[in-house]
Amino acid sequence: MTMKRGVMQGTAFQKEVWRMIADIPRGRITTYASIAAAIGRPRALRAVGTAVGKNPYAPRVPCHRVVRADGSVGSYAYGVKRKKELLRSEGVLVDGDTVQFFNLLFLSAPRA
DNA sequence: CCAATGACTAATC
DNA sequence: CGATTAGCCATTG
Repeated sequence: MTMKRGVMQGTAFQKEVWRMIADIPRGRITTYASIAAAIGRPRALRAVGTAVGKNPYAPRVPCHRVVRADGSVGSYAYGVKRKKELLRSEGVLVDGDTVQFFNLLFLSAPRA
């Protein structure tokens, strides 16, 4: 997790979200709702989405591995096309706008 | 402070 | 399957 001018950017909430994303292994995925639950704010799933969209460290902090709960790819700051390319390059099967969940879903572990 | 705004979700039609 | 709707919440102007 890099910094800018020696200071970690973002609000406390955003940093928590980005920190969770940083732990998603290559080739695996999670959902906005899972992240929300993992940080103890299960109903803030929408706010999580907006926070993910402001991730300033993409793609190093792999926010492209965060997809919708229904399996659709979702959006991406640099274009959905790019998001799919990145996922496929990591071995994630993407059929149209939908990812193949089986054996791929990475559920963020709740923090202590 | 308040209203608007999203990389969302589940339900419903 | 797609479209619509209501609910949700941190952030922004």
